[in-house]
Amino acid sequence: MEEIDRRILTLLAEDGRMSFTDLGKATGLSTSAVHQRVKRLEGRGLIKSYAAVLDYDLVGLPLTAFISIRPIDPSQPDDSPERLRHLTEIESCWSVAGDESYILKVRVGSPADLEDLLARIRTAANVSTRTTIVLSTPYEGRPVG
Amino acid sequence: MEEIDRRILTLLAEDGRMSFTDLGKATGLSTSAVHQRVKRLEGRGLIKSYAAVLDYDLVGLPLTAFISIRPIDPSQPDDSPERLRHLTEIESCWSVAGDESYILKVRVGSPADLEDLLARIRTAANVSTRTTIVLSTPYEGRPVG
DNA sequence: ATCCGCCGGTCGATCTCTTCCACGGACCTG
DNA sequence: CAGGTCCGTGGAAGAGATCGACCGGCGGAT
Repeated sequence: MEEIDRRILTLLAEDGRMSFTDLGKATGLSTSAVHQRVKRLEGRGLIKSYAAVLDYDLVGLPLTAFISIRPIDPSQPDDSPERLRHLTEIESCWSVAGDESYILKVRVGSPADLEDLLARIRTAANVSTRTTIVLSTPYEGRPVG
Repeated sequence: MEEIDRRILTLLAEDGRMSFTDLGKATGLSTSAVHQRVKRLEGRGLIKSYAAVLDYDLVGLPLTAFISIRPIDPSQPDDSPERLRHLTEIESCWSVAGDESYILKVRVGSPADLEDLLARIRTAANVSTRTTIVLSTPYEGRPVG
């Protein structure tokens, strides 16, 4: 039961476009049964969405970096995520334990773009930054679960 | 031209299951034209795959962490990514500039699981580790581009 | 200038897949 | 046992994917 749902999640995490027919063959269920299960998983929120996975080198954003930020004035309310949300170069924002308060993951086209982005981050959120450049990506976004 | 391809990529990054019909309406092209373009984008590798986006809290892996690793013996060949590939808790592995050589992003169910995973990472790759716990995720995996 | 070939588009036919509905069995409960 | 719920199956209707035939613009070669 639960076992089948987990298998469906694994299959869809690897191929988000797999048809219900194929999911049925892979799980031993009828197309309709799989359809119901997937809709239920979507409704419960276990499946948040479906996305195409892009090659950012080929798309023209070959430079990835992690930017750790910490507030310059710790007495200010910490709403950095909202202050930074409009910067589309920021792919992800995690609140973390440790010396810094957030880690951002960004994709840009060039070092110059990164320099520009850093300036915008600092002014928008009033933070200091520490940047770690990604040299290569052995693997990324593998399905866990 | 190129403009339309970029728009298609943006749309599919947000909704990887959007139908060719809808993509056509959104771009002003016929279904077939969009179909051809998407197949070409897949063939060229700009679209690497499609994936379901899961809610890892609900899936039973509520604990996310970043683990920075550095080799204990710098004279050894550095094949950490391969040595760690079999650990399915590791979602991503980036080679980075800086004090550490790689950053890993991992998903586990509990602090005990994390402790166990750290031990396996250290022995598998002969590295020392520095772990940063994720407290919350304001946003993640937003489409850039 | 004309012809030719290529690229990228539309249109239409066909086949698959999605989606919905009716139905049936297992199980629990009063 | 009757009634309800949960999950499953099967089938029908419609929507979407896929493929081939055809067309027009554009650049290069004759």
